Amino acid sequence: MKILFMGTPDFALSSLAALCDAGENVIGVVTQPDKPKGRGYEMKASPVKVYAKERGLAVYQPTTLRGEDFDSLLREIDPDMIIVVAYGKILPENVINYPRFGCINVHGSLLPKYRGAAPMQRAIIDGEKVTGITTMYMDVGLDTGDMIMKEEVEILPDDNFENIHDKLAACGASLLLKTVNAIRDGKAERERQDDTMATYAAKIEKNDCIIDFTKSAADVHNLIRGLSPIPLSFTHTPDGKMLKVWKSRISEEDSSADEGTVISLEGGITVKCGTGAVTLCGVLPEGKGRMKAEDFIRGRKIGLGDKFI
RNA sequence: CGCGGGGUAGAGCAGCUUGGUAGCUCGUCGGGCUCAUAACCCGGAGGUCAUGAGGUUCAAAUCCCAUCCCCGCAA
Repeated sequence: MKILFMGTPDFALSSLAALCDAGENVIGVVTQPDKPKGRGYEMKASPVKVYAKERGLAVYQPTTLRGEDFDSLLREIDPDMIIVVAYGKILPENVINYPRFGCINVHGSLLPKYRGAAPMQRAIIDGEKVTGITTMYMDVGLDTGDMIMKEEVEILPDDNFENIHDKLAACGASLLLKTVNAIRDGKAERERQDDTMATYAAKIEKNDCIIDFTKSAADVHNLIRGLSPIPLSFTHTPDGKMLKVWKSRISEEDSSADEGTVISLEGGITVKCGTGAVTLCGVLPEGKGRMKAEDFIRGRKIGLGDKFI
């Protein structure tokens, strides 16, 4: 069975590597074009491309999937199945309908919940205890296709985006292999999504990263861990500088101070929230690298009674 | 040439504008106090102030020049 793989970031890489290691016939890899990234705008290839090159796989980086070019490429390589994992582009109908065994997608949530671009982050931010992986047959909608397999992954109280991402990437890879096998054997199930239960996990915008200390300590902590280590949530110190936070915990302490006020500097920066308080344990000052909160305090950048804004 | 911050003791920082004995909060080592301690007191070690036999100067961490490295933002 000839498989065309489409994906871009690390999350997709896990699945691609699993397919290759399992000896599946990956005849090509489609990934996003190299883009100028990072400091100095240097061109950077996607993780999937780097791996595919090492592995000697054919790499395609079309700017668009619509139109003659990709259409003829599709006919030329003639895949029996297309597997899409975090590719970053919407597939047009003609592509979805091309392969005999369909277009399979690996999605980082238990559909129909958290359809969309940032399911893992949103699940953590919402304080979910469980998330998971769903494999599905793609259709023209956004993560609305018929589901094939699911597997749950627990979200522990202190898991952050990085942990969950890694767990789900591994889970996604193994579930993908099972799914592919089931399809090949003609044993794959096909379950419609209940649209009335659907929720949408929108892409994380900068506004989503602002810490709102009027919320409960749990909400603040969930936001911080859901966005750590990237892109990181942030607040502002009294001098107006941005302070990102990469690690926190819910504090036992409390106070009647205003929300956002520093009420303790023992073992971190403890900040009063709408309900309860949160201790910031790891921060990243503007223009600096990440550091422990204790070190930030030693540098005398924050004092008791200061208020984050 | 996208924008910006920075390289001073093991960590985080100050000092640089207005050149002239290298400082703060910790850590560390030794001693003391204490039933005891991450607390407190006393004492010590530890720095080529990124690099350049560079420039200016009587004198450079500080001003000028060049290079290397680290980081944040934005995409």
